[in-house]
Amino acid sequence: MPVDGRIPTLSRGTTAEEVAALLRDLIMSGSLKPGEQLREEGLSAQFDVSRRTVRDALGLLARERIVRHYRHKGSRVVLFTENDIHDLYRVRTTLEGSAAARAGELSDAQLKGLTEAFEDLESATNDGQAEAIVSADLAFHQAVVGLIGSTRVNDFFADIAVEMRFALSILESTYHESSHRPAEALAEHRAIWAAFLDRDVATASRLVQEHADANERLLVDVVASTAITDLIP
Amino acid sequence: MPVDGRIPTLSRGTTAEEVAALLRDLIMSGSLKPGEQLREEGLSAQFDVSRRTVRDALGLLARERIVRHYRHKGSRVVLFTENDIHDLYRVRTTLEGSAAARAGELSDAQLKGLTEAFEDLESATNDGQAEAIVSADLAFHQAVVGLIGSTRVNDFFADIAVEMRFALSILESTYHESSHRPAEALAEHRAIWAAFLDRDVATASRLVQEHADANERLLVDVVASTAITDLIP
DNA sequence: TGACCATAATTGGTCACCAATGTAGCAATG
DNA sequence: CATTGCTACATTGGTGACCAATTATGGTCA
Repeated sequence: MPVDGRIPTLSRGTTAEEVAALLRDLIMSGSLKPGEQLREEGLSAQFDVSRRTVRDALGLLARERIVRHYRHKGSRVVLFTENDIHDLYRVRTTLEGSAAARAGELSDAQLKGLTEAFEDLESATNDGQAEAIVSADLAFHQAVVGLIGSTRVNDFFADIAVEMRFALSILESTYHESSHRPAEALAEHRAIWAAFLDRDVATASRLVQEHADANERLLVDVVASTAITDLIP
Repeated sequence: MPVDGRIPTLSRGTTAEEVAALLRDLIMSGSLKPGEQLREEGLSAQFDVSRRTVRDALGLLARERIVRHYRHKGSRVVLFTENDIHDLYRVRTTLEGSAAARAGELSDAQLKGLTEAFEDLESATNDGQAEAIVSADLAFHQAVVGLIGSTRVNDFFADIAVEMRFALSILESTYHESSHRPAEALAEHRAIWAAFLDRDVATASRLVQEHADANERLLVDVVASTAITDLIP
């Protein structure tokens, strides 16, 4: 009987989506650790929501690949493997590479979105809030992929971005403040942005590849040393 | 009370997945027409399955974008718009273009999968079964995208392929046998296959683009003349 | 006609229940 | 001693009945 906090007629989206959002935050913040089992009964009590609704929420997170579901064994927070990191970055280089290949044919209107994303990243970096920087970073990359101009690709990459953020949140919580060098990162992003503004296909292609490779190496090192394996047969 | 046809302990996957598969077939075969409403109650009775389970199945199809869900208004079979077709083919050219760009670095093992897919398409074309040809055609393109080597991209494109098949099934049922020219199509696929075998990046890139453009034009003509709009606010 | 209101239809969500499956512990057996 | 087999338990899969929320419908009245 959900009677408390939720404002009935003001809630956007279904309750399952709200519960999913709550769980997503708990996972991102590290309150729920990778590999941890998510029992429907407990969550149902914790969120004051039916077990059935919790299951729907877990289903939503499962398609985002944030949790993994095993039949009759329940759901757990995913454990990233080295392969996952490689795969995520392969997706990113694939899509950003395609965007770069189109750099020559982009309209000013399209590039405006990229410019806004870069400026957001710039001010976030100046403010120095770690989480805001990560958000703006991912938003910039979503803007790059957005240049492809496909809603399906955008939706796909939105899910990928969530996964990447999750991977990054593990990195943060494991090696505190170890990895991100906001200043260098901003410079790299500025160079990418400039290459797109110049409609310089070759430079844009090279830079997105290099930028992705550098970040991938950082993550792989951490994941390889922490997560053992994903095998829970 | 599901007591009938399903063999209890042998059933792969959940009941919701089975119901989703059934519905998918009904939609593909044209028994359920684009825009048609799917009432949970009726389907529940029809498949001898709980309404709740039907809802899960509809949720699955909704993520495949085969049905569309409107809050408190129910689910309907999607109506493709011209934009959808453009978007689907933009996804395809994007991913196949990326695969082509890698043509130079492909291993023999990777190309083996492509060769098998082409040979399947060849024999299906010789057999002349329309549906089998469409399947093999899509499988070939999935093999091309598979050369990128990302499971996430593969999963994404698998959904895209389902959408394309749905779009093609509408084409079939509208203009009977109008569009597909199996012989020409086979020749085009052979050329693409050969370009990958030769690791000829330029030719592969050009051919996948041309092949996609040609098919896109066919579909757009039909969709533009049938589907009015998707606006059911 | 057009605004308004009662009513029906449909989905959103909960609850209590049982079935199916997996897990852990413990005994019996070789 | 390791392995098998059994039993009890925990968790998920699925159902059906139910009520709430939202939308659609149809009629009344100005």
